[in-house]
Amino acid sequence: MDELKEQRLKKLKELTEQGVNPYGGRFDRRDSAAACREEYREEKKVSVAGRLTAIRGHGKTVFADLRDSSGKIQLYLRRDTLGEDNFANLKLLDLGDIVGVRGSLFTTRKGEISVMVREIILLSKALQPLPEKWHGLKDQEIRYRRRYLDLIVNEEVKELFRKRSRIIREIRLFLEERGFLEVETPMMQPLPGGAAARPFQTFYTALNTKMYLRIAPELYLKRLLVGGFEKVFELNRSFRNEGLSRKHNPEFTMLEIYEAYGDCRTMMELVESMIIHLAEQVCGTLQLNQGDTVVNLERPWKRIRYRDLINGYLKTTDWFSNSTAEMAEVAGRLDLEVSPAMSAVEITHEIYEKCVEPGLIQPTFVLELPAELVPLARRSEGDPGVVDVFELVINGFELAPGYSELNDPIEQRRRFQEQESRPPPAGTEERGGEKIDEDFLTALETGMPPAGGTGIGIDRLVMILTGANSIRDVILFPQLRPKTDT
RNA sequence: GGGGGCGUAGCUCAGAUGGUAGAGCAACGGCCUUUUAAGCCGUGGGUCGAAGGUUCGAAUCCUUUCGCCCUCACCA
Repeated sequence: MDELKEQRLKKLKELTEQGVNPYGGRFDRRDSAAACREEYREEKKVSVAGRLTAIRGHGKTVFADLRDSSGKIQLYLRRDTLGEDNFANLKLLDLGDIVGVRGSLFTTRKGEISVMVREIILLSKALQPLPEKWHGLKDQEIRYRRRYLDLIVNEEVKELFRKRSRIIREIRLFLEERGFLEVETPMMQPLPGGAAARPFQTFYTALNTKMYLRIAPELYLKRLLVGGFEKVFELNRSFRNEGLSRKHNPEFTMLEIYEAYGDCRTMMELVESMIIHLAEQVCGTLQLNQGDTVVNLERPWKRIRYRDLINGYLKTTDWFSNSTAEMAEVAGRLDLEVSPAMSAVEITHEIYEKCVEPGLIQPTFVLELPAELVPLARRSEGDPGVVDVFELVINGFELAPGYSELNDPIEQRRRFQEQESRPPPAGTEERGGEKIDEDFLTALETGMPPAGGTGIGIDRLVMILTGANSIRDVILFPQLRPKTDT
């Protein structure tokens, strides 16, 4: 049935009978594959370890490729240097086995730096075959479900995740250099807040209470502003119990930053310089390819009011003086689904999200959103109908909202109540995100300094910086439907 | 949840109008002492995602179902 595995098990048995442990322990490797090539010296003694990814037999000689995390090095194994028995045992090795070798470097006739192997030690016998060496692994499902195979075979995937790691490291460096403190706040919360999304629920037996996985860390970070930490950030997972898509994974990495005494503009400046810094450090360019378009991160990024975007798109100057019925009619003509229950703000936002936002390819800060949409932000001085916020849009999707944070506890309570009284959208009976967090309000009553805050979807940021077109390509183990059978 | 596409050997893929499943790589046996997608000779390998139906006959047509991809909805 499973013929390939049977054959490998047979080899494993044979090795065991010869006294070879097919799952060896420590192997002191002094050299990486890359080091063998970069620090090449004829006859240099090396010891390297890694996975066999190609074996080319030539009678009394064998060439093999050994791959470690630094790259690939060719092995050259000869019967006259290994001895007859050891050489014969090479037949018991398979593609995918992990071995350690000792030998010395030389260059072949074709100019390939190789290890003349004197000793080869099996460190781990692979019982599963590797995907095809030339075409690699393309099957999306296997690539996501068995990411290790994807990583073994597709070098560019490995490189992308290295890049992700560097991006996250650079974010920490960037913020720490500017005096921000990294903190960790609860992922399990009695009340999920800071956003409007359906939460995941769990139960904490010891306290006999329902808990939620956080949908955002916001309300806890603000408590820290109250506590006197003036510049904080948290870079970690949040969870939302919503649908999967190219842009959504139920657990995703979010960076939230708060700066006391700042506002939405200080945050805009911070976000702009940080993303540019990341692109320079990690991509080495500000021109980022996204499929067939190019995102140009060069300053200055566009800043435009929500109102002006809408008016501009609809080629009018006074969209907001329309009645709700008139708005609904225009939206209908744009092929948008509008229900009679929708308010003017909701209809307008529908137009924004479906028609305007997707067209914002170059970095754009959208300013002054309607207050109803953002319950945790401060109202604008001149216009109480809008809040002092930005929404950074790149490549047609929202990357980072930022606010001048609301620090008025009385106003905050009113906004929470307003939000609570709105009927939840159909099919979302269990939300929990709309219960009022009294403990948070008490914190605000204690006095929170004015502050600027922002949240950046790190997965989406990585998508832009790597040109990936699905969030699944930037998450090592993206959520898929669990599979019970194989 | 709606719409569309896909699912054939371990991997990458062929399989017009229905006629009883193929290639390359991988595997196995043999030859080969500087190859590198090594080469040459030979061999094995399939519940054609699953179940049901139409038919003399189904990978192919129909229905149901599972999974993945795209898209819409939900997701401030």
